[in-house]
Amino acid sequence: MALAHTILATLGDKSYSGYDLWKEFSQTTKYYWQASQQQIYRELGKLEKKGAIASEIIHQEGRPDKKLYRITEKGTEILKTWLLEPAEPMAIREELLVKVIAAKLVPKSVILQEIERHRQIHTQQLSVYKEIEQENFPDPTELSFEEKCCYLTLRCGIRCESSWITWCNDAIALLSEE
Amino acid sequence: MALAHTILATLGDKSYSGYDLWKEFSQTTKYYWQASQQQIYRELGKLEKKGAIASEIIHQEGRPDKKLYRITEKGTEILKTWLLEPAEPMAIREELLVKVIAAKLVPKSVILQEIERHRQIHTQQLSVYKEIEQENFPDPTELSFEEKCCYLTLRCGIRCESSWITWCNDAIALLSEE
DNA sequence: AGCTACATGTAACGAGTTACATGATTAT
DNA sequence: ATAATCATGTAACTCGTTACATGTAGCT
Repeated sequence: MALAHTILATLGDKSYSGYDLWKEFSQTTKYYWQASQQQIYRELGKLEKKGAIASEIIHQEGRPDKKLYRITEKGTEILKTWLLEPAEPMAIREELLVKVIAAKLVPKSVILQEIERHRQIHTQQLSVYKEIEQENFPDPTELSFEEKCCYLTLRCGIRCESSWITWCNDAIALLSEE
Repeated sequence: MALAHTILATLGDKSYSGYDLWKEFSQTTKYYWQASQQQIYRELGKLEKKGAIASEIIHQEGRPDKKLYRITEKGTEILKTWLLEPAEPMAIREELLVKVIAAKLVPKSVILQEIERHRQIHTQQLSVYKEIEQENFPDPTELSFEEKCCYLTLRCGIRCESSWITWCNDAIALLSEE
């Protein structure tokens, strides 16, 4: 149910169209909650139906009309109630590890190259995050409470990528032996 | 599609009933691929229908009959083909971070307590993993290729939990300031 | 008498993915 | 010309969760 809550949290700051939300999710929100354009549109429909958000059609010149969504009081209440409930750590489902478990069926080089590919992907992502960190959060102690919260989600992304890079390095070293 | 492949990989070593597979998933496989009993039974049905696995009914005394599944040649081919395809890193969807983003709506103590709860959960899980590591993998360099692969999934679990604990500590420190 | 383990499923629903569908404007 | 961006959706399908359904054996 957390996609609905992620959208409500995002709409707490300002109004978004479905398209704007999707861009926001593609850039920033994906560090902690990935969603496709189709999922976002569907969820917006459901949220509007139950009165958690309201929309207004904005006519634009030279561009298609857009539906601007804002959170309602009811939506804010739904979000607050959810915040008070405990959340469990999310389920882990990592394809690369399934491949590692089945690795003996293919030549060793296949799995080593796949791990190397992942190492590169995570290294690339880490450098993107570190750039964002330097640009937007040069001094974490100077941040407001809200900014600190935002910074923490980025820090989680950084930790996660760093952890993967270390694992890939260890894995390549261990499997390359002998 | 990776649940099917995880089941095929597990059946590569020996035969399992649906119930046995579920126990295996609950104990070991959950480090890298979480699945419920219902999902496993459904997937077994699908895999048998397409000929990737075959079953045999075992009559037992004093216990219900069970269906023992084994992987077929076709199933092994499906698994090999999948191993040769590249896999992308999995999507991140972490409720705790959504709560952090929306934290300003509730008293600060709510989010601090929630992070503390997660810190405890991850600390507990880490100690379970470390015990398994000491018991089953005291000397990683002495392991066979297959055992190394198995060990690497455990290492990933250990890294992941450690990384979360560090993040929780940092988050509590940063949000407690002032 | 009640709980846990063994053993297999069906049904309904919610969430995530992929493909299809439309159409204008702006940049190369 | 054609690709990218803006903008919103429907439809079909697969995957994940929750509830329901049934029944035996062994332990406390």
